[in-house]
Amino acid sequence: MQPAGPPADIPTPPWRASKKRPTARQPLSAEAVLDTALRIVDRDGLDGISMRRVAQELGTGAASLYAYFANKDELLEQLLDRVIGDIPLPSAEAADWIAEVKESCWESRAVFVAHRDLVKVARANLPVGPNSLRYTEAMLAVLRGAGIPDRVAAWGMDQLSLVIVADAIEVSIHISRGQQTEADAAPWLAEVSGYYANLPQDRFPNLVAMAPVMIEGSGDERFAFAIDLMVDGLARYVGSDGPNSGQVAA
Amino acid sequence: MQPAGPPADIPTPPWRASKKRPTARQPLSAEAVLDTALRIVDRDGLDGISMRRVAQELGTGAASLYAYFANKDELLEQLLDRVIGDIPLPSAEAADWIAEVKESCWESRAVFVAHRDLVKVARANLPVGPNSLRYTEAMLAVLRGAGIPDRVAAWGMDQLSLVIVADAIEVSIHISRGQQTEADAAPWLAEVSGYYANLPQDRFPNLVAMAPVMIEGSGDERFAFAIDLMVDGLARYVGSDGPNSGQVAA
DNA sequence: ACCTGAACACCGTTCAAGT
DNA sequence: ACCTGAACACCGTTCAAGT
Repeated sequence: MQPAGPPADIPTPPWRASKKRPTARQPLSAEAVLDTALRIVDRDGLDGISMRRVAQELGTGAASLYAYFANKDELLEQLLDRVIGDIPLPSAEAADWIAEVKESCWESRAVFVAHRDLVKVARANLPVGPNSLRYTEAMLAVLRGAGIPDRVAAWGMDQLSLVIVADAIEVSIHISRGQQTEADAAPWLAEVSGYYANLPQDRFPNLVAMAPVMIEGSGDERFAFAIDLMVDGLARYVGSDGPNSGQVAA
Repeated sequence: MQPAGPPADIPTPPWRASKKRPTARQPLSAEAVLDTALRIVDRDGLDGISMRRVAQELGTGAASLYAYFANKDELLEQLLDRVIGDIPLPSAEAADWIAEVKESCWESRAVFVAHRDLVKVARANLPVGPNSLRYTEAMLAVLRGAGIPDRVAAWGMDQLSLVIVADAIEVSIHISRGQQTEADAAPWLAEVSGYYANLPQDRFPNLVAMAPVMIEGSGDERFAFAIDLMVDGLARYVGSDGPNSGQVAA
């Protein structure tokens, strides 16, 4: 009697293989859903992700996802927190706390940029996800350890993440515009600069004069400028007793 | 013989009036489309706007809008520029340029917040719309007039608008969450603070200790902190020769 | 008890067919 | 030449009906 299926050494016929999903069917779980969602975001960006598409790649229907996530927003929020888990934690033991904070800003930006425009879902300022909490704790340890007043530490962290997220979004927009490298972006920037240069001189004297400067500087240089501005500003609060009481040295 | 329509002093029957659109049908134009779109955004927010809905309120089909706008994104971009036209231009003749710049930041925020979450569509940093150009020109005049180097002026404006937009988005999120006033937001904030306070003390010593501070400060206080940090930071570049060459006084 | 197919109420955009 | 109804290819979310 023949066995029901073909022996193991005979290749599965292609029309049979094509019906199988590439990965063995794992039982559905929040973890598995996030894995799949992240794969889609990395491949197609935020516009490419939908509840239906995630479900399809898991071999089920969109409705099944609602057992694990209240809605699409919650799924994306948890996905972002997962990615935040890839950011190395800054150390409060670092010799130079200013360098440590700046370094962490660069690392955060790198992690966000590595996942297309997922960072666009970053919204509210108060961290809630487990990885966001861990990161916040570590950064607060550095800032408080440096002698920055609590209120300045809290508000300053807020501003720092705001700048990082905004910058990462901008980079991700350039990337999805097909401008992976600085060189790719050059033609578009030159066009904008030319547009400024040809504005009516009498009504736009400053824009005309600054046409070349407006597009100057790589993304990295601009990010460095912003981070330095912020962190150096925060450093001036060391040992003071807060943002509104003790006047910061002028 | 009776005239075809009723005399002017007899009210139009309700079933006839109800068939009329509330406003007289104006021929379609980019202007008219933007008027309608802004009305919808102000009423229902960004989630409430769609090409179909805008068209419907204009008494036509969605396809007709594509004669004036390449797509929805372009429509929203022009809509934002229109709103930016409501921001008063800062004056380069002001006695205290620092106060003038800060004042303009507050005015910008107010205009954005007045239109729900429309500000969410603000993206790229280089201004292109006519009103964005006018505003940029005026702000550059102030910064250059104050003696800030061109490159710092360009990058600084960038950062300033980034902070304003991010803050306005946050305020708009609070508002759409039904927290119009600071008092409305209080219960939610207290909940988050309580969550921080109950985190495991050994792994989150700083968050636990700072639980009350994390939610401290009104939106206005936090915005003031951010703007002061930025503008005061920029002021330190007055008379220097740029961000990366002449070292800023420490 | 858990899962899901099918339905509901929408989308942005295109284009053939009308005036 | 201009405009638009209808179609295309999607959405997020719900829920009745199945196992």
